[in-house]
Formats: sequence, structure tokens, C-alpha cells
Amino acid sequence: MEALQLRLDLNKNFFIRDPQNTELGKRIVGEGTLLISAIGFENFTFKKLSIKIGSAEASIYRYFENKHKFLIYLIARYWAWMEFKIDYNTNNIDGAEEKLDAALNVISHKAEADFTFPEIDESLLQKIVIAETDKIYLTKQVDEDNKIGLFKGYKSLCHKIAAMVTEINPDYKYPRALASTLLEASHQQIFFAQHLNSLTEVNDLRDPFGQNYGFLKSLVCNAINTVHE
Amino acid sequence: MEALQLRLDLNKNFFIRDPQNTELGKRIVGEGTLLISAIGFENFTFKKLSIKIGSAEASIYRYFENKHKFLIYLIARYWAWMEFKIDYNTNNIDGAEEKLDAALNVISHKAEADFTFPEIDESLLQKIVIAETDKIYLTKQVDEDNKIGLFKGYKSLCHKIAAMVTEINPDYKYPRALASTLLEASHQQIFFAQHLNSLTEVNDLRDPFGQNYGFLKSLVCNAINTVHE
DNA sequence: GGACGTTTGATAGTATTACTATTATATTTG
DNA sequence: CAAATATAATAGTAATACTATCAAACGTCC
Repeated sequence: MEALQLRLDLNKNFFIRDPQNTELGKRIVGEGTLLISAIGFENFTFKKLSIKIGSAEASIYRYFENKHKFLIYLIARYWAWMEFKIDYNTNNIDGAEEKLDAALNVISHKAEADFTFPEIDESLLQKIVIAETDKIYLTKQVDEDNKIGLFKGYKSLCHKIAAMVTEINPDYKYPRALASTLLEASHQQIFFAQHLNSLTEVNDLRDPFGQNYGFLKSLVCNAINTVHE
Repeated sequence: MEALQLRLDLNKNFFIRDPQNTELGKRIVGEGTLLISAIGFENFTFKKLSIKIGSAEASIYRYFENKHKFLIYLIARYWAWMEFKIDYNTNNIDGAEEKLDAALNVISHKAEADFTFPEIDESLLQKIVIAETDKIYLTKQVDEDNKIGLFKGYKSLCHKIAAMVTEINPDYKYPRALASTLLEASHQQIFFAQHLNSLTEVNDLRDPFGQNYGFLKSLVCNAINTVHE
């Protein structure tokens, strides 16, 4: 996948002005990703970011309504990227089992910066997702944010995986619950490995992403009763 | 389980002064639970709580260092309560499968206030857990908080469930990862049912807790009843 | 080259939050 | 009753999450 760029046409509700259209916008997104991954979302402020990029706080507010929407925006790009990679990697695959396996590989693997988004370091984006994704919906405004379509990308990805599950076993009763559990576990287990390691066998020092894949793979395969490997 | 009270001896690191020892302390905890479950943790402040209980903001600060530790404290009580209920319900059970099933029932069921903690409405505590648990560790201070033992209760519960899994199938490779995934899914699926319902088959209008149990049960049973590498 | 609209930078200001400090008044205990 | 302790009341601070204003810079259309 080289020099392949993805232009995301996100819903207007994510931002005030589309940051992909201007230099300043791209710097906000690129440096914002760096800053959040470095200091964490709670400590991140538009003021700090404006200093980092040598601009003004008010300028950032002309792109994003607030820092919560900014986080939702970044994470939406991550999940869109995941879905794009799954499509790309399953394009020429016929078997449903192999497709699901490819999808599992994509969501559980370490993300390497591949310039799909030229202004963003995708590996930092994954760091943000591991530590912060759940914060985008664990708020009092979930329902509002959901209504205006801010979680569409995540749902779409979840439905895609659920559809693969159903294709393999049409009788399985909980394809979406399984898919959302897999997606959540894919970052949770990595976080646990890094910070609360007694909650998982996934070990941060020994190929955590590979083990994560192993765990998720076994969960899915057994859940839907297919023969494994 | 009537009139059975549980006195929790929590690590001193949770608080400055043990709220279980004084009237004011109990009101802080009881009304704090109510307030957080009503307005959400982000909108919750010690100032608002002090007004609600007719006390002073500074008085609350004499019990809890900050609102983050307060949340950790409340949720620690919830998981301690869960573990207590599991012990209570598995006390006279011999079979490992039945024990695990009892544990699954406890963690996936709707919590009813049972006065185990006289000052807290446990059903509100569960509401808080569903919406806020992940916030207690998704912070930059996880490692510090972990070091001083603030997540011991959650780990202990996770290990208890993992031990049951291992008892049933000593060859299963990921007992802890499975247990933490189950614990996380137990509140996540309820949250999805309530706010992002396309992410799960669990339906908030049709016995969500029962369906949640069904999903988790099928996950576990399939995961551990199949031996494989 | 001048007029026009848009984007940005610089500065200022506000309400709220997350605390800390101080002192006076209750309340408990010895 | 005296001494110790807990609480209430008040004030204050630094940081945050914004909003508002205005002037400078820039592109572009004639």
C-alpha cells in the first residue's frame, strides 16, 4: 500500500471548517495527534496546541467546536482507516473465514504509519485510540453525538465484522455484540498489557499485538463454532 | 441476603479520612452516588455535592483528595460488592461450571439495592459503573494509581473468574484476558444497548441484562469448552 | 493596482472548575 | 470543664474552556 492517499469525506458535524482543506487545518490535526498521544487527552488543551503550532487558540476554535469533537474527529479517522484497510485486504478473498481472519489481523495488529493520511502519524493515532476511544462515547452527550452521525464509522466497521460472522454461521445469535466486544477488546487488552498486566496474559514485552490477535482469534472461532487452524 | 452489612476495609490510599466512620462521610458517599448517577461524572463537582448535602466544599476535600479518587473509591466498592456476592453465591457449589455460571449471573444481572452498603443505593452504583468505570484507569496516572493498590479489587475479581475458567479447562490459554473481557463487556453491552444499540443485539427494551447474560455465557462456554492451540 | 472577501494572529475577557488557606464555631472526649 | 477535633463559612488562586473584537495578511477578480 504505497503512496495511496485516502480522502475522508466526513459529515460536517465533526468540524466547523474541514481541516483537510487548509495548511493550518492539517497542522492542527497532525500536531494535535502528536500532542494528545504525548500528554493524554485530559491534559490536552487548544491553548497548548496553538502554542505548539505557533498559532492562536481562537484559530483552532474556527476549525473545531471543542476538544471533545476534535477527539471524536481523530478517532473517526482511525476507524475509517481500519475499515479501508479491511476492504483493501479482503478485496480478493473469497472465503468468509479468511475474510474474517484478515479483518482480525487488521484490528489487532500494531498500526504502522503508512501515509494514508499524509498529515497524521497513524501509529500515534493508534496510541490515542488505545488510551482514549472509550471517552468519545462515555459522556452525557452520547445520544446527541450519535444522532448527528459522529459514530457512524465505528458502527459501520462493527457491522462489517458482524456480517462476516453471520456469513460463516448464520445461526450465531450475537454477531454485533461479538463484533463490538472484539473491537473493544482489541484496544483494551493492549492497554491492560501496558498498565494493568495482571488482567491479561497479553504481555507488553512479548509481541503484545500478536498475542492479542491470538486471543481474539480463539474467542471468535470458538464463539461461532468453526474449526480453528 | 437480608440485613447483611459489609464493612469494607479499603486501603488508606483511597481517601484522606474513611467516610464509613462518620455521618458526614456517609452522606458524601450516599449523595455523591446519587449525584454522579444523575448528572454524570464530568458534570459532577464537589461544590455541587456540598450544596446538595448542605455542607462545605472544603469539608468534602477532607475526605477525598479529588473527584477522581472519589470515583475510584465508589467503583472499588461496587467491585468488592460483586466479589462478595460471587463468594456468597458459590459458597455451597461444588462444580466449577456451576460456580462460573453463578459468577456470570452476578456480574451480568441488574443490581438491586440490598443494603449491603446501608448508605449507598447499589442500583445507582451500577449505573455509575456502566457509564464511568473505564474512566478510572484511562488516565495518565494509571500507573501511579495502580501502584498504590487502587485497582486491587477489580484485579481480584478478574483473577477469581479466571481461576474458575482454569478449573474447568486447565489448557485454556487466556483465562485472565477472557475474564477481563467478560467484566468489561458486562457493562459495555448494557451501555451500547442504551445508547448505541446497533452495536449489539442486546436490546434495552427486552430484558437487556438477561440477554447480556446469554451473550456472555455463550462466549465463555464456547471459549473454554474447545481445546485447541 | 485597487477593492473585496476571507483567513489568521493578537489580545482581552468571562464563567467555571479544582483546588488551598484561614478562621470561627460546634461537637466529642478525657 | 478543658482540650482536641470536626465542620461551616468565606475568600482566594491558577487553570480551563471558551467568546469577542479588531487589525493585518492574503488571494483574486476586474
